Amino acid sequence: MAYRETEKMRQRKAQARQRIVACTYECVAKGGFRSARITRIAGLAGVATGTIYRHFESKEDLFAEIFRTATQREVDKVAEVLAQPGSAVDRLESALRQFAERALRGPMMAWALIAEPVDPKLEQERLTYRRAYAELFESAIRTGIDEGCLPEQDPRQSSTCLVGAIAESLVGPLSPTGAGQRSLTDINKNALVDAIIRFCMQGLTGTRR
Amino acid sequence: MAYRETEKMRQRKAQARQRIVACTYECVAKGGFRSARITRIAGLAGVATGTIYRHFESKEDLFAEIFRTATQREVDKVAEVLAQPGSAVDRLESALRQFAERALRGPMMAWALIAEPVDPKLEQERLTYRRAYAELFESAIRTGIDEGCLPEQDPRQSSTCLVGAIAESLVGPLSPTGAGQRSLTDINKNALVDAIIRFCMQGLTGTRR
DNA sequence: ACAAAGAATGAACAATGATTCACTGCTTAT
DNA sequence: ATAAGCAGTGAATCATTGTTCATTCTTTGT
Repeated sequence: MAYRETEKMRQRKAQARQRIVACTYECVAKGGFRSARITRIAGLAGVATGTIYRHFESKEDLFAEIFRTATQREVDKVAEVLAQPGSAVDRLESALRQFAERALRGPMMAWALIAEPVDPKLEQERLTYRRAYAELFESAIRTGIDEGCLPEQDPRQSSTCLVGAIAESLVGPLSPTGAGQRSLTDINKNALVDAIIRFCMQGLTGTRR
Repeated sequence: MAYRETEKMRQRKAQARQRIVACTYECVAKGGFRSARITRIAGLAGVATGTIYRHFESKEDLFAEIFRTATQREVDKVAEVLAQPGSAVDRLESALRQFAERALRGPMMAWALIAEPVDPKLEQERLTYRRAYAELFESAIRTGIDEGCLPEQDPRQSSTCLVGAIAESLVGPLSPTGAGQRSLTDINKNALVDAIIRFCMQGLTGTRR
């Protein structure tokens, strides 16, 4: 024998991989998946295009990983808020707010994750993650019903509606603004988030606020 | 002179165009936009691929026309229901029901229009039509507020939530089912539609039902 | 019948990027 | 120092479809 993978090499490879991931993330956060060409990513990461294929089966695979990582981060944030103490209604409201506010804070990435036209395989990931959000909400809704602070309803269905309502409401504001268009002011953002939440909470509680 | 376009020719051309449109529609209704290749469409319509380009600038243009036609049909149906006599609340409920039921009746086309991954230009059309639905709802909501049967709210925002909630709820059920998966029974469809409507109407009215 | 003007044809072409792979050059163990 | 084995390279290749356009076929008016 002559060459065997050593810890040092393993780390160096891991680093390269990490750099590729980070640069892809950066590309996507700046211009969406469309703008993240393999050549561009390779350039940013300081590796050859071929090297990317030593770390990922295909571009789809790389993108899927970025998509999962980025979305999981958001899902976790929502889960975190839902895990706080308090009534289910309050927790749901905070979670929705968290979702919307974070999206508006990183609009291009949020747009890429929520609404950018992507290839079918990524779209599949997107569906998976929309389900993930819905399931978080669903479980909180169940708790709310048990606690008696939410009326009887189909929690699965209600949670899906929440995800849809919030996503749809964000699509417009998140869409990459053409040159010259200015984005929302903080005041408008707050009004938007409040209106979304109002509708969603009414939908859940059947109670005016 | 020797040749001049005559009525007969004009009609023949119009017929060819119509045939192309119809075949594209058929393709999309059967397998989504993805499956509608120019060669396939030309084959079905009994013309050469080049002929399609005598009637349409580009594939995008052809698709855009199909998209608009198909969606406009749905928008009109919703508008029709909203134009019936009755309270705004009742009319909105009927309109939502109409939207969902029609989608479930032609699932593949509905999926193509609502959720299939498409090129950016078509996605643009999609946004336009989502706005069209939202505007119909918006105006009904305004009426409802004036009539006093809906509480004060941001009609624009509420209408967007309606569109999002209903679209999201349909994505799952409409998604092309892999081999072996059976689709919803009529009973399930009804339950689905009822649950969607319940959430939406509560969101609008803030009143339990 | 003939020529002019269009319409139709479909094989060849173009464009876009992802992916490959023969080669170069490090790392490692002896 | 040496050789085996792997990581890195990036120009060339591939693959997929939409689009073009030189050519052929039809229609029309004289």
